[in-house]
This record gives sequence, C-alpha cells and structure tokens, in this order.
Amino acid sequence: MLNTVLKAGQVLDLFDKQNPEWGVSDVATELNIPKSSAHSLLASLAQIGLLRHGEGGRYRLGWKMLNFGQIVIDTTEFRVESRAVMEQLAAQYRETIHLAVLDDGVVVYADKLQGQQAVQVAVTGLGVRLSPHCSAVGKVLLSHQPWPWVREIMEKQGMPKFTDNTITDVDRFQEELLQVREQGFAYDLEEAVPDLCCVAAPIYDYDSEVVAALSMSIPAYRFERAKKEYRAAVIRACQKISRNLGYMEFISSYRKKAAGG
Amino acid sequence: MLNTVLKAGQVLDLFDKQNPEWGVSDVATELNIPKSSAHSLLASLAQIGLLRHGEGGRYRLGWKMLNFGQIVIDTTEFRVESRAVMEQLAAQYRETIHLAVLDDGVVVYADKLQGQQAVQVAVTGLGVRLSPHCSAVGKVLLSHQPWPWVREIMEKQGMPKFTDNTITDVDRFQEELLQVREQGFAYDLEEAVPDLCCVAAPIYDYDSEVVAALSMSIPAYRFERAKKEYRAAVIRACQKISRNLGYMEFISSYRKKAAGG
DNA sequence: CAGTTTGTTCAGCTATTCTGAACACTCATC
DNA sequence: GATGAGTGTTCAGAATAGCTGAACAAACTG
Repeated sequence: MLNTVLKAGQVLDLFDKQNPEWGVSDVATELNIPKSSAHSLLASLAQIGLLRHGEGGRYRLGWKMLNFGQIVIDTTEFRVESRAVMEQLAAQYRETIHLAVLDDGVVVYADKLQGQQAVQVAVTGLGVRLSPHCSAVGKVLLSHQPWPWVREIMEKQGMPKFTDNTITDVDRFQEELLQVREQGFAYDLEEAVPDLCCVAAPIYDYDSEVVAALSMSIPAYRFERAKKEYRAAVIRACQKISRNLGYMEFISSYRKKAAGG
Repeated sequence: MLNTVLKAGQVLDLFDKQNPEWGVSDVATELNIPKSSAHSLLASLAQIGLLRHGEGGRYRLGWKMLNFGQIVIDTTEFRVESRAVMEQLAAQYRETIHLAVLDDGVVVYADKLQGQQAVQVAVTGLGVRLSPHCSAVGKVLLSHQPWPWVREIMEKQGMPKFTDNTITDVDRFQEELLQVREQGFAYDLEEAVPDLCCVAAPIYDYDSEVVAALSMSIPAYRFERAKKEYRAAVIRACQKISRNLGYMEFISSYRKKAAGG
C-alpha cells in the first residue's frame, strides 16, 4: 500500500457537503500533519484535477470528479453486476432466476438463468414482455412507481385473469403494491401460471432508484416448504447487487426522509 | 509535488467511457512502469475508494467518485442559483440548456437540462469534457481569459475541425473572442455538430468574475428563424443568475476601467 | 501600519516507494 | 489432465521520494 496515496485519500475524504472547502491549515490541524505536508498533498491533488484551488487559496473538489462520476454511471450496467450474483443463486438453489426491468409499463426480462444446468447462459426467453400484475418482479417494479401512473397503465392494458389467484381488481392491486413496497419483496403465488410460485426483490442503483427486480421461480409444492428461505436468499442477492451498483442504504433512508416519504 | 500522487493521477486518467476497466498489466504497459508498481498504485487507489476491483482482478472507477461528483454539484453556489432559472428556460423553450465551466483549458458541463421533459434532473452527460473552440460556452468562457494563455491552450490542444464552420485558425479565433467579449454573448453556428446551433452568455459572480456560461442548443432550422429571441432569453437568464450571485453591473464597468481594458 | 493569519518554499534526514524476479492462479489449448 | 501463456500478487534490497520545521511572502484585520 502506498502511504502517500492513502494520505491523499484521507485528504479527499475531508471534503463533504457540509465542508466543501478546505485550506492548508485546516487540513493540517484536522489530520495532525505539518502544514507543509498538507500543502504538498493538496497541491498535488489539485494538479491531477481531483481538487481545484480557487480564489483565496482554498481548495475544493475538482471538476474532474464530475467526469469520473459520470463515467461510473455510464459504464456500470446492472446486468453485468447482477450476473455473478445470479449465477451463485442458480448454483445454490438450482432454480430459475429472472432479472427484469420495467419498460413502458410492461415487464421485460433482461436476463435469465435456468436452474437445471448450473451455468447456462440462456438467451432464450430474454426480452419477453408480459403484463406486470401477475408476476413477482412486476409487483416489485410497479410498487416503486407513482400509483396514478400505475393505475393508468392497468386500465390501459387490462388485468387479464390467468389463474384463480390472479389479482384482477385495481384496488386490491394497490393494496398489494403498498404491502410489497413496505416489506421489500413480492410473491407470485400461482397468479400467472398454475403450480408456479415466485419471490422477487428490488435492485437499487447508486441513486436509490429501483432499476430492476430479481426473482426466483419455484414449483408450488417445493415453494410452500421453504418459502422463507427462498425469500431471504433473493433479498440477500438483491442487496448484494445493489451494493455493487453503488447503492447505500443509509443514503437511501436519508433521501426518503428528505423527500418526505 | 508528490510524485506518487501524480502517478496515481495518470492511472486514474486512463479510465474513460471507452476503457472503463483496466488490469494491472494493461496499466503497466500503458504507462511504461513495472507491473508491481502498477499493482500498488491500483491497489492503493482501490483502498481509498477511488477505484474498485471486482471479479477477475480488473479495476474500475469506484463509487466514491460518484459521491465526490455529487458533492461538487451540491456545493457549487452558481450551480444552485442557476438551477431555477435554467428550469424556467427549459420549460419555456423546451430546448436543451447547458451550464459549463472552464477547467484547465477545457469546457466541462456542470449542469444540463433536456428540453423534452420539463424538470428532468439529468445527471446524464454531466462532466463531459470538450475542446472549447467550437462551442458557444467555450467561446464565452475563453473570451474572459487573457489571450496569451488562451493561445497557449489552443496550441497545446489543437483546434480540430468538426464541421465546415469550425474555427481552426488561431488569429480568426482571437477576433471571434474579442467580439464575443464585446457583445456579451457567443454563437455556435454548426461549428461542433452539423445542424446544431447554440447561443451562450456569461455568468458573473459577486466579484465580477466569469464563473460559468449558460447556453441553449437549438436545431439549426429552428434557430435561424428566431435567433434574436433565443439570444435575448439566454442573456436575460444569465443576468438573472449573476444578480443572484451578487453581481452588479456598475461595479463591473468600474473594475474594467480600473484594470485598463 | 503593525500584527496575525494565510499559503508557499527549501534542504537535509528518514523512511518510503520502486524494482525485478519468484509466486499463485485462471484459462485455453493440446 | 497436463501444459503454457496469461493474469494478479508478494517480497527483499536498493534507491529515491516524501517528511519535516523553520523561514518566507502575501493577504487580511484591527
């Protein structure tokens, strides 16, 4: 480990929303290092663009940080980040895993792993579009959308009845979504296909936005026996992926508060 | 200057949208340094969160970059002050608005509003760096810098020709900047991208320094019809922001005289 | 205008980083 | 499976880069 880089990291970490500007002396006293050391650190960081020193000799985070931040956003895809975790899940439970996103009101499968053969990169079935009211991923994704919009979608697309368990009433669906959002996961209890159950959870990105949902599909008889374990596994997987996408729970709770709910 | 920090900067600069992932060997050959040196640099940068190394030992930019980028956004006064005015402009004209600053001789987008959806908090495209000789914001920002410095920058960066209208001659560019400074706004008449025109004006702070430039981008055919109106709108917006930042015109004119030009 | 603060420079001493070879590991290919 | 070329990682000694504290310049404050 390069000591100099580590110290540079400490310096950078001083800059936050509350204290966006630091002088040489401030840094020196804060980190308990000589003024001259603080100076060379700050000056060097400014030279490589991570800091800038504007008027008055005080230092601020540089514009290059914006650049790098943007590159992070533009080059990390949730599909790539999800893949490894999905493979782990598939290997452990040997059940089918789905990764889904919302596109114009319908659920689209962005990735899929069949449980039978351990690491089968199945392109089959990808991009399939289905109505969201009868799938676990659909519920998860819709539960994070504004209800009026969801209602409109439902009314436009209709809520066809596929099994006896399919939710076909809009008000009942709203209740379901509220609960899903609250508890952080959704079930599909034979609502789309008889004898097939699913459990899904949301995947958050760096901005605490739900960008996708991940689900595991299990035959009903097997699902009933270990519902809780499957649920926990899916939730854990989603948390892992979310973390890989830069999601941090404490930020999320902060933002929720700031947004007023 | 700390050599280690400078090298760390070189390493970081390798990461861009085209090459978001680097291995130890890649970095070593690219920078002509031993593998072990590359390794310790990468490992240290990962330790402080500026990089992360995922599966396969390859390195990517870390999530802390996003953090820092966000802090830059949230703590830059003129950005905060600009936001409301930009949203007004975007709502009224439904065209794309850019807020840009100068960083080490290149134009950096500090904020961006797409005209289509009224209040789209777009982080997309932020931090993009581009050469200033072919953009309206670039001309505005450079027109308030000392010419010898500008000339040096131009010679160092070159003035690549993107369209038939791109200014590629240094002397011609000096004339253009003088005019821009005199008249208080700049056009980009399809000089960077065909069929795309821009008009930009400067934003002054309390100290009568140009801290940023704001531009509106409009398709050429539409721009030609109402050039003057767009221009007036942008100038008005910039005056509004400048006033919010404590800028007062009469002080400015006084200072210009005192500075002898 | 003096006093106190700031950021910046410098040169010797010390410890840090650099280096290249050896190691562990993954992935194709034979 | 064994093999080879490709990774990333570790380590010790050699050499250089960074730490330091005092002295400097420059800005602000009374």
